[in-house]
Amino acid sequence: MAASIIDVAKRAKVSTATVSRALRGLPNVSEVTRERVLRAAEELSYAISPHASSLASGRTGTIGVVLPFVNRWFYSQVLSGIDSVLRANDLDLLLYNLGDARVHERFFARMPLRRRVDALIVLNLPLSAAESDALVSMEVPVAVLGTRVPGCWHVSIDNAQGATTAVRHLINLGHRRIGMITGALGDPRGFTTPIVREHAYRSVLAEAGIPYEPDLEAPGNFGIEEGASAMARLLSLPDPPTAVFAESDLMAFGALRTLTRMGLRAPDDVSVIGFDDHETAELLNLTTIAQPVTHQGELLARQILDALSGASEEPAEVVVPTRLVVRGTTGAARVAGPRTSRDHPGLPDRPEGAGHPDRPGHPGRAAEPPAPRDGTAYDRLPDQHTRTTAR
Amino acid sequence: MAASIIDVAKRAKVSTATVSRALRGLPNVSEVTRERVLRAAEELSYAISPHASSLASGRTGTIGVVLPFVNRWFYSQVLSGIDSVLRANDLDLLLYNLGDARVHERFFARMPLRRRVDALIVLNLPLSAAESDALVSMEVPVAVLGTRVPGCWHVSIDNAQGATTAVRHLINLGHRRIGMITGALGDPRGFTTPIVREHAYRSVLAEAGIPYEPDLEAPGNFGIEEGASAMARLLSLPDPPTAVFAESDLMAFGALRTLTRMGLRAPDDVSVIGFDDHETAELLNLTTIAQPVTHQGELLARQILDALSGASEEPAEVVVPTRLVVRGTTGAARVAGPRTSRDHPGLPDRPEGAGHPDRPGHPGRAAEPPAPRDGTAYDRLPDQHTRTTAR
DNA sequence: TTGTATGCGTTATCAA
DNA sequence: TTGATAACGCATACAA
Repeated sequence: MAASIIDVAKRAKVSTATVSRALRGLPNVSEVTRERVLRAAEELSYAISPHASSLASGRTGTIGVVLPFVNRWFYSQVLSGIDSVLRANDLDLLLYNLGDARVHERFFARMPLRRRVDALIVLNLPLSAAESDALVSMEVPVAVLGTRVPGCWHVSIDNAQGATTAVRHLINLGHRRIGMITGALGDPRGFTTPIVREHAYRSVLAEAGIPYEPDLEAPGNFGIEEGASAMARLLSLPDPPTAVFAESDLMAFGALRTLTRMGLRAPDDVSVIGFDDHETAELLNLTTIAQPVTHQGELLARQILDALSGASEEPAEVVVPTRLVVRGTTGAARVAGPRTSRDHPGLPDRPEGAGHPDRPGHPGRAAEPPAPRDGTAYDRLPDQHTRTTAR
Repeated sequence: MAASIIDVAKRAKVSTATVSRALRGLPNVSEVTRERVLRAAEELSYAISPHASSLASGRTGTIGVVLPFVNRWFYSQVLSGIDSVLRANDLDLLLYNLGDARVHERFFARMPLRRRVDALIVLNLPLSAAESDALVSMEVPVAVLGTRVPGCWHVSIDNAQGATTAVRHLINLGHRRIGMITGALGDPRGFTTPIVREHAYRSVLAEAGIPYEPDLEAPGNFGIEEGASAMARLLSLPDPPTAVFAESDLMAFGALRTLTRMGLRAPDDVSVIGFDDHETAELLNLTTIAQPVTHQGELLARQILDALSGASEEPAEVVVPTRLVVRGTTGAARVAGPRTSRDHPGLPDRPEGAGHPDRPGHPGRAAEPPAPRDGTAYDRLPDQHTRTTAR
């Protein structure tokens, strides 16, 4: 049997209360006593029982992370960011993968994390109103990535800006028939990201005087395979698009695969732009909208730390900027009648004229490979792009 | 304040003991009583306190997963496999990322998972002997991926076979100068995977009468960037290799990037074969040694379930097969004197003549893209490749 | 600065 | 089948 706090107390010839205080580094313990306790604990190789501790104190020292996938690049990256911050603060990470619909359902039916975690981090999960309420009713701080939930802390990118930049980039290259491979639009629950991006897509088209065509939107559900099918669908249209905006790199990868399989090439036949800047996007030379993924995880964890320490009363929300990364899969539209890319010179790729000009593109085949990107680029973006709004 | 078991007992007019039994579905409770208790719990929206429960029962209902990276494809994939079977058995997953050296050290100094988990799953972690001992001394079942640890359950691939197959594939294509981009060889601790693979590499070379050259081995540490540097180093040799075996797809990706940046192409200038069959390997047309990644996670979790249920007394070990997937980055060696690929016709790609012939390769540029692979292929491999050895 | 005593919410043992 | 009650191992208010 493992040694308990009583054994340590006996050996150090003090009370269990003193042992508890000494071991946790509380102030009101004399140095000699603390030393004695520490040594006794060491000699007995005493390990605290987290459960007894939690039961007595009410704190669990663990944070729940709820997400729809562990095995996708985006989520594992965010998870890594969360982990680094939590670990540095001696908090444990309880992982809850709700990918399976039945698991999702059961989770909200039984709330297994209730009383089990000090706080919750929820990643990009489509939640019904009732489900959001259930989370809030756990009475612990909740930080949500992607979706805005009343009463919860919040981190996200500016999806409207990112999507706008992507579509404008294509328009500036002279494209007029622009398809979009969307995420799960059909989901009636509150995962707003795809909706916001799709709305931006339509707005930019309208802004450029391009009529909207429902057929040019193909759902892809964020996966490689689904992206591939979506591209196949777009290419089978009577008048297929000359450029496609996929709202995730994974779907863009699938789209590129379809192109290859059909003997087509990007950007010669179809331009493709993704979203995320996945770790292999550079290898595939994919033009994309980059977002700071790990950083968002860190921010979420920091929000939780703030909430737990009582540093800030009200839940805050942070919006981090995206960035256009021009690589080799987008290029000038081929001749398509009298219009050229010069017809829309007035549209900047970014919504606002920020102080970080987009890097020059490599239309068509880039003569030289793109230079390696500086991983710290985000940090140097002007402040107005990282706005923190207390609510 | 949340309702406790006492509240439920009062409302159902029974003792707390009966509530406990009824809620856990134990047999010795009459149906009417159980109904009454269930309803009372429902009405109070009672949620059990996991900590109190653990404290009283000694079981925690959670499994610790210790790994060196969460954000790499391989580990997130394994994690996904673990999660699926754990979740199906109502076990929680406590994630411990020991990527940082300081975190690793602290972990073994303080053993924070002691008394906190019912079992442990350790993924591909370089462990010193003392560290392995520390894990075993936690007195809970431990399942280890990759490294064999006495007293622990064990899942791995046949690394010797996989590496042998890779190198033979290159030799069969006529290559004689074959480089290897290795993982962390310098690590003095017990992560044997890279060592086994490197040994296989040398053996196959010897077997083919090719002299060993230390310079042809470049360490890459399993990452894209390191793989890129390693390839650069190999190419800067006075007599660079015509083919390279990277022991992870990520390193192979980096190698391909270096080739592209230097204006070279695979397989025209250098053949490249990877290891893992990463999700984007197909997109990059990378020839590789596939291993069933998620499946290994599932196996680890099942071993833990077995151990916990007492189904099998002794720790078992499972070895799962690898599979050569020929794509477009490996091709016939260019003329190199009098030798041709026919000089070594007798070497099968696989060590043993199993019943699953390798698919035909596409030397040089494949005219048509490779057909999609069937994800279930592993299951159809002959049994002798999945051997379970009780120890 | 230290000790005493109580509570935390269950499970499990024993008796009824 | 059910109930009373003693662990489980620690934190903390209060007293000294």
